[in-house]
Amino acid sequence: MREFLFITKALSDENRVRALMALTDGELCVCQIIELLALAPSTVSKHMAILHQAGLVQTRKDGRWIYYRLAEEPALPCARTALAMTLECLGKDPRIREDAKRLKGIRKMTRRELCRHYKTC
Amino acid sequence: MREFLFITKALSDENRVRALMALTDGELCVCQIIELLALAPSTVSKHMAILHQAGLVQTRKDGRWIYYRLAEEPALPCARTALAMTLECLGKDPRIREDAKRLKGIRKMTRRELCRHYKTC
DNA sequence: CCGTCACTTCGCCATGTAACGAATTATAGA
DNA sequence: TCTATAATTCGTTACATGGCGAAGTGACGG
Repeated sequence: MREFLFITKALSDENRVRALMALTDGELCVCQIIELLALAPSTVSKHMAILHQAGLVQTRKDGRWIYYRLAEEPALPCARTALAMTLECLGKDPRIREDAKRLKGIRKMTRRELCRHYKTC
Repeated sequence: MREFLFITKALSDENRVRALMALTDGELCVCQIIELLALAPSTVSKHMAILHQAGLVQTRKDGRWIYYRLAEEPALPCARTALAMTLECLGKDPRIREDAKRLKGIRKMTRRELCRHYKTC
């Protein structure tokens, strides 16, 4: 029950769902997600921590950068089902499609460009 | 997205999830759910309205009594998936099992006994 | 080392939500 | 018609959550 509620709570915020869906095309570093969602770094960090706690995403550290990706072989069987449901329900969502489009541009930006960008805006 | 968030928000509260799972063995009237959850009628009513708005449950009116049941052939395709996920994740949950046990007794009580009971407690 | 930088944690504020009791609605029965 | 009752709606209160900026952490580059 506890794990189930972690997952449903994690999925009950639009920005977290957008961040999660953004990972379907591959891992992203925090600064890319910040750029996508246009939120403060601290806010995005908190959202990602909640997704991580729910077992929906995993992290990889590369120097100063932290990359998030969808949890493959999730620890909780429930997390796998929840991910599948989210994909199924939101694959065609206009907002998610728009994010996917913008992400193509964001992925082309260098990490340095990104981080400089969100600090000046 | 809107519909997806209605569903995940509806499933992100323990009492709502318990109420939903209680319906897997068949419809229940509000007073039976009140007895199960041991919450005020107004609170339970609100919870059931949220589940209804999410498309997870349907209602049937019989005189003064209103019965809730799981949504069969849910309007939203997403609701079907969410119900399946909930069933799968929580079928063996101790709390849900305990509720199912108590429900057997509650189903045997007459509606009059129930309503008298929750008003005096 | 020392500064810079990517990210997280902390502290705060505004808003949202779950809980209750009281008032309201609608139906059955006297 | 009038009362009792099953459920909902309304109003209020306490707590949870999302947002931000400031401070802290850890890693690279001078």
